Amino acid sequence: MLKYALLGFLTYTPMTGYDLKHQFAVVAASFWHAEVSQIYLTLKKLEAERLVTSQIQPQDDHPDRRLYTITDRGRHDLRAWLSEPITELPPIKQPVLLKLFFAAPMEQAELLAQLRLLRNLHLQKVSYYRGPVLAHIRGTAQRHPHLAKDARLWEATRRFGELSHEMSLRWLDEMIAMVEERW
Amino acid sequence: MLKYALLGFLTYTPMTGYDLKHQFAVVAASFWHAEVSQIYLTLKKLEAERLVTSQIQPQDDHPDRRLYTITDRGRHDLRAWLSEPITELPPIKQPVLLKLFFAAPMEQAELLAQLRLLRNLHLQKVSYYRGPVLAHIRGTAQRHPHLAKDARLWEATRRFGELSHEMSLRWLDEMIAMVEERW
DNA sequence: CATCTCATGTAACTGGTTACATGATTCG
DNA sequence: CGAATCATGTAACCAGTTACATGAGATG
Repeated sequence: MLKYALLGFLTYTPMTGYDLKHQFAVVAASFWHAEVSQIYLTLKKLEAERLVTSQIQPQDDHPDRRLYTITDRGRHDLRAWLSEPITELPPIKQPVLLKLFFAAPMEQAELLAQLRLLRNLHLQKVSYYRGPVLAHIRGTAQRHPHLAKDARLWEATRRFGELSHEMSLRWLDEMIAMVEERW
Repeated sequence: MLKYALLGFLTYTPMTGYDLKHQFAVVAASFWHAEVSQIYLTLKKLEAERLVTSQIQPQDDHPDRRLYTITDRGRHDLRAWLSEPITELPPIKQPVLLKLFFAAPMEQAELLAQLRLLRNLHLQKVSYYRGPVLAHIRGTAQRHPHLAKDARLWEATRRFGELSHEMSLRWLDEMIAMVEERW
């Protein structure tokens, strides 16, 4: 799947692996995550599949950059993937829920401390999505008016992040209340 | 992590790999997923680590069963893991959002069809959590009163499933409205 | 008669993580 | 002067998936 994330970003403009890393850190964190090593490896595979091409750009004061450009085949591949509808939801893997499910042997105070810590993490995320992420999307949209449609889609993914952390917050409030009241 | 899910279930009662598979299909689907092959492989590793032991039970009319029992070391290991607080949220990987983020080249009708299909999937999940899952938890709790505390925790994970699919539903409604109105 | 359930497992592969390596430049 | 940034990569490892194999008994 990382494959399509990389192809997707390369439709905007040619980029290096390093640039793509930043895309993941800044814009894509709300829906995907990738380690740098994996990005470089996958770019190599994409080039072998002829979905991207690359040229080395020598630089004087910095290491050389390898700039990747999406090919027509790459665009076609991405487009085909977009057309495939998702017919079943991916299986859930939630470490938090796994822990909570088997938390019976824990002490009340210990569990409450963990739930409150978690609550804090989600709270931070909510303000992150409402603050810097929103600002970044609006800023980019204003600077590049031709990306107006894209910007609405970015906003859609941002909104998901906001809503989902809000939901976790509500859920944790319920859980904390439950554990406080009866354990 | 599958490790701890297996250890967790084995604290209730000794089970076979096959039994554990059912636990995942019925109870654990709201927070974890595992293929059978992976369950057998992991059980073997757990035995090598002495966190579980196994005995073969010969059966006349069915294949022999290998019954796994958690050891004290296993309980201890699980307990230690429960005590480790989660200090950062796991990175998100949402194929749906990945697609949506790059959906600009899609046609309105195509995208709307996919969003509506998705909406339906979430709707089904919501009624699944409100119906059979809830019934199963209440049933088990009534039949085994000593698991009352556990049952409250199971209900907590069920509630998360319900809330998170409801959230997705709300989000999709917003998205569908947005795409219908302006594309 | 076909399919499902019971029951356990191996082999090949894929996707991703962690750790490591290099080395100049810029910033506080 | 240390840390961060720029920039790319390899090697070892780990978790998990897919496909395959076996074979009897029960169910429709």
